[in-house]
Amino acid sequence: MPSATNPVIVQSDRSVLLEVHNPLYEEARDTLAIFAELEKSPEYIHTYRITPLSLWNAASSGVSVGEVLKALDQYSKFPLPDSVCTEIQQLMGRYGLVKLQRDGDMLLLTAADPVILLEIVRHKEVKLLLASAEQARSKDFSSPSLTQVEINPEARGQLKQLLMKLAYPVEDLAGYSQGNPLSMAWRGENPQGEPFALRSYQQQAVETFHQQGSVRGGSGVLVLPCGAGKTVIGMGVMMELQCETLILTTNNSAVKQWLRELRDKTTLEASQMGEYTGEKKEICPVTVATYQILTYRSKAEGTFDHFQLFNEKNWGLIIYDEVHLLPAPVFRATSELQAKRRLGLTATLIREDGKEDEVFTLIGPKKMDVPWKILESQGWIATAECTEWRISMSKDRRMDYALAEEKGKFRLAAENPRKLEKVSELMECHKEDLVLVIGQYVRQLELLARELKAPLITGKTPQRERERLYEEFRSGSLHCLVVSKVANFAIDLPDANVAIQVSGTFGSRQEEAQRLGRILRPKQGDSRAYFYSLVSKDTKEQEFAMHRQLFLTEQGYAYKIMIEEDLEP
DNA sequence: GATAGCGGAA
DNA sequence: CACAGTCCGCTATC
Repeated sequence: MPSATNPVIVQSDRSVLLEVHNPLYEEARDTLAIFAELEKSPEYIHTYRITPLSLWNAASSGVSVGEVLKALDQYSKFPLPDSVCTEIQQLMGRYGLVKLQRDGDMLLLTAADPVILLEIVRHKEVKLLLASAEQARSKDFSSPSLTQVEINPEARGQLKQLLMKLAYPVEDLAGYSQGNPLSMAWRGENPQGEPFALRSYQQQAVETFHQQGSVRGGSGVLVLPCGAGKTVIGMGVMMELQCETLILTTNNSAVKQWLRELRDKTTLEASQMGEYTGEKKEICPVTVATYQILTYRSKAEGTFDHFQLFNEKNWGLIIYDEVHLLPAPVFRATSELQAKRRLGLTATLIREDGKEDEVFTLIGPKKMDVPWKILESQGWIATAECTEWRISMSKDRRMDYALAEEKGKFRLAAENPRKLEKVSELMECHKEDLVLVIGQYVRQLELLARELKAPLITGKTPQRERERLYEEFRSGSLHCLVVSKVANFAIDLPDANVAIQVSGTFGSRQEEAQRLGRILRPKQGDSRAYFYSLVSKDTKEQEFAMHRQLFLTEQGYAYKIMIEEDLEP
């Protein structure tokens, strides 16, 4: 029931305001995260927005309209605006109004309400996707009782995309091809020879993906924090399906990592697993490839030479690792592969290019979203303390900043030399810890590394050198590493428990989450991690920093804001 | 036959 | 917004 002491205000434009300093804040935040997206998170009032996609995501993971309305009502100060209730009902009600089903070889688009089907089928672009042109011209389309039409099976993905645009998110129940069978099992892991055991949430993820037999389950996206063991979940799904599998990842070290894990944890033999990369072009019952090789175009022809990998074998499952990074050309391939089971894995289903709805459509609906704080409370990831330090700039720099062109301002603020003093200070506080200093501009990092007398790793650092430094860091003989954006990709970067971010990509929530993830693997004893973000006070960088933090704020991480005293007022 | 180094791409 | 990193495939080198 609405009450003045509640923390939430729901406005008629579908924005939702949440009071941070309210005793019910945390409860309300965790509830809102299920069906709304955090837009702004300044000190006192956070702004969420209820969007069609956020509602459909909730609907597809089984949340009902009633539950959403009840939650809003429960935390709201005032009675909900009627218009918002109506809109939520309307929008969520649209999920699954149309379904894709199979009848023998036929792919059918069905709707309980003939009027809806009529509206859809009359659409110019939809007409092109119908099974036959003849059908498209047929008078049946004005029939008041039409509840199904036959669709060209090839167009399954395209149709889903189109229907999403028309705000009819379709529920795809057309099922999947089984793929070639491949038998595999977990390998005995411990000395007692007991089989490898999934953690409870991992087991739950596998089951959720697989839910309700073969029709409803079988494709979708699982969202899990960094360090939650996504490869293990992928393997868990493979165990369920027992079929030939294609795994797509972002880079070569991830390819190696998958193969290593498969070797260690499953009974698959070496000859059954292979990599398809720039180095080797193996095609095996389980093949691990990079996205880049798929998007490679020959210079002369401009053709995608490696797309045929999708058809090389009768894959029963395709795993998209870090699915939020799925490149646009692979979208197209994926839209043609709707008959294959697809598993997307990611820590943040956020793309700064706004194409997350395409991931949602073409890979599958979000099946599960494990909140970071839940894993923290279960001890799978470390407790982190996040601090944003706002650093002033020198008088001269402030002058430069004021005079700089709009696009140069960000860099000027980011490279504020005064950040160095703060980094040194923080290092003093963390003498016993393993510290990563992470930044985006190599010049700035070179300067920092020199002053801190710490080694620097950038993209130019040879692989050998990197491994040597990683090893020293791991053994503890080295306690500070300065790293550039390599930290965003390198999965072999050792764990630390302190990260100091001195600059980052404009407003990337993804990157912020990744960087926090670097320090969340629990250590022995006191499992605390510290994340510091250094930004120049009263600059564009400060605004971007706020945007970067949104995803983690949504996950319940509270940034403590510290403001450095002005040295020259 | 392996591998290091380079340019272009997304 | 642009910077940085990565990958692929090619060529040179032993």
